[in-house]
Amino acid sequence: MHFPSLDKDQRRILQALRRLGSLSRSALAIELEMSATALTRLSRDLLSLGLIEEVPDNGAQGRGRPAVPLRLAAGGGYAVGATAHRGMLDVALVDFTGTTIAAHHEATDPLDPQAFARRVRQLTHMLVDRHGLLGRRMLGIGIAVPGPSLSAAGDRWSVVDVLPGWRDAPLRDIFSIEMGWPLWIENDANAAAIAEFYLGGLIRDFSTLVVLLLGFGIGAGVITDGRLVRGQYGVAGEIGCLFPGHLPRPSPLDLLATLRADGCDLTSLADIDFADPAQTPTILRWLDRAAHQLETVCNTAFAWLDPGAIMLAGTLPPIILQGLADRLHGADLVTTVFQRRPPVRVSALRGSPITLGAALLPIHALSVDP
Amino acid sequence: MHFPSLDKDQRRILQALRRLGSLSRSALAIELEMSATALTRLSRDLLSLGLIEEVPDNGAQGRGRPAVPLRLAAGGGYAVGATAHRGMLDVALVDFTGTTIAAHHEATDPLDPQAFARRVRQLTHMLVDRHGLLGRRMLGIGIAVPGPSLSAAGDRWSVVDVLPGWRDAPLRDIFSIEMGWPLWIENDANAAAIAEFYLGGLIRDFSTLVVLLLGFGIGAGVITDGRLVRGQYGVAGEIGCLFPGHLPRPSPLDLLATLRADGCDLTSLADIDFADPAQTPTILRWLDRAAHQLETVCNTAFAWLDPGAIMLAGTLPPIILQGLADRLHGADLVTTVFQRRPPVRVSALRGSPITLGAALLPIHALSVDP
DNA sequence: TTTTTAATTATTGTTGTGAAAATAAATAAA
DNA sequence: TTTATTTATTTTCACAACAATAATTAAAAA
Repeated sequence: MHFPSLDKDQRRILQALRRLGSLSRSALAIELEMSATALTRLSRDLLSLGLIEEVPDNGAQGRGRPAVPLRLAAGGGYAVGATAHRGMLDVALVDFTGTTIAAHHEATDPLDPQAFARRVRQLTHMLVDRHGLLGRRMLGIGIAVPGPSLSAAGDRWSVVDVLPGWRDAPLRDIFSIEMGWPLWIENDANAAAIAEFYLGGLIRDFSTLVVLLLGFGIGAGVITDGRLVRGQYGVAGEIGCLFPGHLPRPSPLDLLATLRADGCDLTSLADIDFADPAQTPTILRWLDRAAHQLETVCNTAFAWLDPGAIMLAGTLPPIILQGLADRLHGADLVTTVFQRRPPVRVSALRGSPITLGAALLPIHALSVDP
Repeated sequence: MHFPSLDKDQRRILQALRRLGSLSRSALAIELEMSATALTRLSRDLLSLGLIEEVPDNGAQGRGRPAVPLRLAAGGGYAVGATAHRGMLDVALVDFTGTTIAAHHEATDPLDPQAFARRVRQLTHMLVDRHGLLGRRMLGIGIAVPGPSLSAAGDRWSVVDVLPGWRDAPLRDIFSIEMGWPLWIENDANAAAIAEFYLGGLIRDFSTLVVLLLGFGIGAGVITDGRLVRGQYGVAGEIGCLFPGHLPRPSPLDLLATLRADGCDLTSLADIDFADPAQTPTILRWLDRAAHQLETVCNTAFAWLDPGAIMLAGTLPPIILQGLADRLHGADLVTTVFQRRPPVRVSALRGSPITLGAALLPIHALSVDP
């Protein structure tokens, strides 16, 4: 059932293409310091697996036989990502290049893990059918859960308790039984980090990055040297605990609560609107306070991890995330001692980075050695 | 000149022996999920390289042919570590198991990198001669420098400016010219982390750890999944910047300054004596303040990295480090939410963890894939 | 002696490798 | 238009590394 595991050199080719877009065989051979012979053979295998393809028409390039660039093949397979929130369910399909094939969002009653898995399977079949993927290779499914794992192995998760029947449940077993596909379970912030790394273009410039996810609470995903950092017990990046318990944390729910306290009558996060004159002053005040709180988080991230970038992601409207980033740019972050602008940016992904990252987990696993 | 690079499976055997002490071939085959055939061949190669050896006499174990445990061979080679401080020079030799063969400490005038390298070469030759290592395999030299690297490649280092002519100098080139051996340059806190990992026994239980080095300033070394974390630009773990510039940092020099301000007439760190009644009250006060400052550091380390342990190391007397650890145990650290005692411990290494860690760098490089 | 467990050796087949030669497809020059 | 040149890619080939299986040897206890 599992995809035939790839050679180290084959992984290197795939990662080079993911990083650099498209390269000819000879350019790849130079880039990866391999012989042209080896590259021909490896690329032939990857071609016959359908994971890469030749770029059809490319103009003249000078003397000599023209190089045929290779690139990742969208037809190399598809992967599924799913996320459970309270009252919502997200499923996304991506192809082997990481491009979104389909995204589905629906409101549901709270689901226990079994019911969630069944619904995800249904939706997957529906989306596979609708997009004509039936003959294609299914690379696996990634599921992002809010909350840290209870073990380094990732069998059980300390899911936030808005999801009934999830906390401490043997999620791996439950999901495996319900869906026969290769399965990855990951923390939502880690999934978001994977999405930013591969889809946000960070893989081109950086090998180390931090994603701050302002979601239900506030969490972080960390990638160093192209690998997810999970920590000894799987709780690396659980930065919520850095905020004193008696003070509000700078999360979307906190903004909602702040707006309500100021008399705005909002029912959900979707009602937050920076352009609404009734909300603007409160939001501006909240931005100042939240940015100040995030300053410490960013500073400790820079000090401990030295990330190439810190990405802000989450369910807030982009303009509000940008407001946070702008304020952090103006703040006195420790990275400025190295004459670099604090590399704090806002996620530019279309679609939920959590669900997209979940869908990328099978692809990530194909590309990184264990 | 370079040691023939080892196979991935050979590295796995070495790491298993480093972690578990000694194991028979069949136990290793089970542990590493390899065939007995493969293990015979690989262990034969490692035996003939002299990197492992059979444990000579071990009592009866039951029916059947008795298993012959294998262990790392002290004779597998030796490695050199060196550190430069202001006015001091440390050199250590370790064998392939990591055991210290020799340690040398001397006071010197401030040395520029060339002079340092020359002196280290002299001392190495002297120690090699004195300990009869001439025929043995020289695995390489590791040099620990105070201060972060200026590049991920580690060619230039932003060495603290008490060392004349070091900052921004092309250290790799200078050292390579002066000493023809395989060379590793590393930040001092990272070197200390390597020493604690391999010699402090942490490798047995943990794959992720943090070492807080209270030295000239305060720095940290981070290991996740058995690899050093260097960050995008090589400055991961530079936690000095987490302390506001106008307040003292909890470093040995700060303790010295505090004692002097209280009227104790000390000339150097060596004069600090907890048992001295004139110093005790000041030291106790300093411990309370320093532990309080370190609380934040530990909390952010737990949140970002989830280390299995935080080790305190540095030039302070062990009793003072233990005082810090005791206070941190009592503090409200974020790790307690997981019902674990905060795993903050004091380094138990004999000898400078920095210099020992430097000497272990060539051995570490042999064991971890690039 | 038989049994048991550990370790090794043959044997065989697979796989990956680089070097060199061959081939392909274009441009530059005659 | 033809030929030479250049660059990219592929093929051929001889060979080393390696794994799996089965058979063999080793050293002890029963």
